[in-house]
Amino acid sequence: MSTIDKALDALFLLSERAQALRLADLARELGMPRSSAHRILAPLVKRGLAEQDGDGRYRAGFALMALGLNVASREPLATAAKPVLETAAAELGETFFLVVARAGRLVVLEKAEGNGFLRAAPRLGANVPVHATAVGKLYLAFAPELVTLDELARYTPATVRSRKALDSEVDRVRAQGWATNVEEWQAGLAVAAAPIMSHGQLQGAVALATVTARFTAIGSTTATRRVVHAAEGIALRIEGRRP
Amino acid sequence: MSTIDKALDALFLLSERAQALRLADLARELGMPRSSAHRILAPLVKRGLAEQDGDGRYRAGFALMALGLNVASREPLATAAKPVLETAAAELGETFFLVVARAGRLVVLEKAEGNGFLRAAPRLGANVPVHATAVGKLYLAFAPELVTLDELARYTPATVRSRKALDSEVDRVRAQGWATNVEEWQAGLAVAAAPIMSHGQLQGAVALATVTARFTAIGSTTATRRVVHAAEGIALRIEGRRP
DNA sequence: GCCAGCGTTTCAATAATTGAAACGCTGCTG
DNA sequence: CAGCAGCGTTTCAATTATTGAAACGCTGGC
Repeated sequence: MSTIDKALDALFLLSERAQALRLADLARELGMPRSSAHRILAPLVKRGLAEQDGDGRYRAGFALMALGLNVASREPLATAAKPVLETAAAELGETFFLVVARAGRLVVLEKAEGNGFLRAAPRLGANVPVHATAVGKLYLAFAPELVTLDELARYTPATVRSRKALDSEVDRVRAQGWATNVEEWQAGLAVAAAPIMSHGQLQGAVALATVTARFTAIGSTTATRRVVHAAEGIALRIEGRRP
Repeated sequence: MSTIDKALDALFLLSERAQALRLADLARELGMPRSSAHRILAPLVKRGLAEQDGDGRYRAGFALMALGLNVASREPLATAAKPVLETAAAELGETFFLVVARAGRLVVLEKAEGNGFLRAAPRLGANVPVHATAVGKLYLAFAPELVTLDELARYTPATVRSRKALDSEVDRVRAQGWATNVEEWQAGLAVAAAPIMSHGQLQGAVALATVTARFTAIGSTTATRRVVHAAEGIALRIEGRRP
């Protein structure tokens, strides 16, 4: 295990914890002496990735925010999608979000939340599973080489169980041009998703996520039509065919 | 120089560059052999802080976005300020932003941009100098122990030149309860800022930034009144005295 | 078909990491 | 108020990971 790994362990630990961590606790959690933890933190503090409060406790630093925003800002797909997602979210009052594959994994790149008291609120940058989500099925259908499909973890009773069942579902998705996911990943959560196709390639997917009860009320037809429309709108924008 | 420093050099370099970097170029810029760069990047890639595209080129990874958002989300001041800044920005059509001191430096924590074709667009997480900004003067006036004042870099002809001149300016700021900065940092940029005071402590500052010409048109009185009002509104919110 | 350049791997020489111990300090306690 | 426990920090010989030239397999251009 390299020194860098240890430093990143510390960085992620600090980022996960809401409140500041004492050096001794941090060292204990990382399984290293305080002196090592201290030396590892020094370069992180120097660059603002970690900070010390008045009592000497450590927390994640602001430079992380700047780094993260750099990543976000250079994603043309996210900037193209944002207004489209916001329009759709305002129209239906439900959460719309953009997911893309990066390094074989699906990550949430942009979102526009709905206005319900109970609503889907994905975290930007978070990963979602492949085999148990509408977006995952779209990737399996249109660009399987961009995602890695690991073992089929069972999240809910509705989660697809066998490779065979998944394959036939993916075939259906490919044929119809959109995908849904009703409580296959999380109980109570229903999602409809549509592919963003451009230059003959799958660039990402737009998803509408809501409570199953409201999803039923909206109707599968309306929901899928809305995500397909949004996905096509984004595809037009990234091709520059809309100002 | 520690290994961690080198890894962070690589990370910041990747974050700064818009497009993907080749390993050889990255190694050249960091002044190390390709093999070292490669080994340093491995743990970064493993955790998603860096990514490789299909051609093997490296770029900043999505995990950075997640880390950065963690930092942002645990800042109660930013969430409290956001709606206030947005209201103010919508009212005047100018950019309002929130700045706080962290580890002796001033960082932009939240913002709401105006709608002008030419408008201030600070980057979240970016640093601003102490001696040449309205916010810096507020900190020098109300909480000098929270900022480190290094040598007085000369940014424009209007930048304050001597410690003595700065001191008297700071005295005036302390007496009037707000600060301005007309082209002392950047040519064409004028700012008015007000302190967010809570629990007898300076928690941060609200700033209105615009082009000098429009700042003059708005009028110093209107501008300062608006930032003072916004700052007081935020102070009320963080004290829970407004729902 | 060749060459140049890429990302990656290897391995002995080297330089940084390690962690127990000690330091100065703070806050609690008998 | 003295004693103590725990904190963040610093130190330094023993250890271990880092280093970088060289070579590998590969791709794309000439």
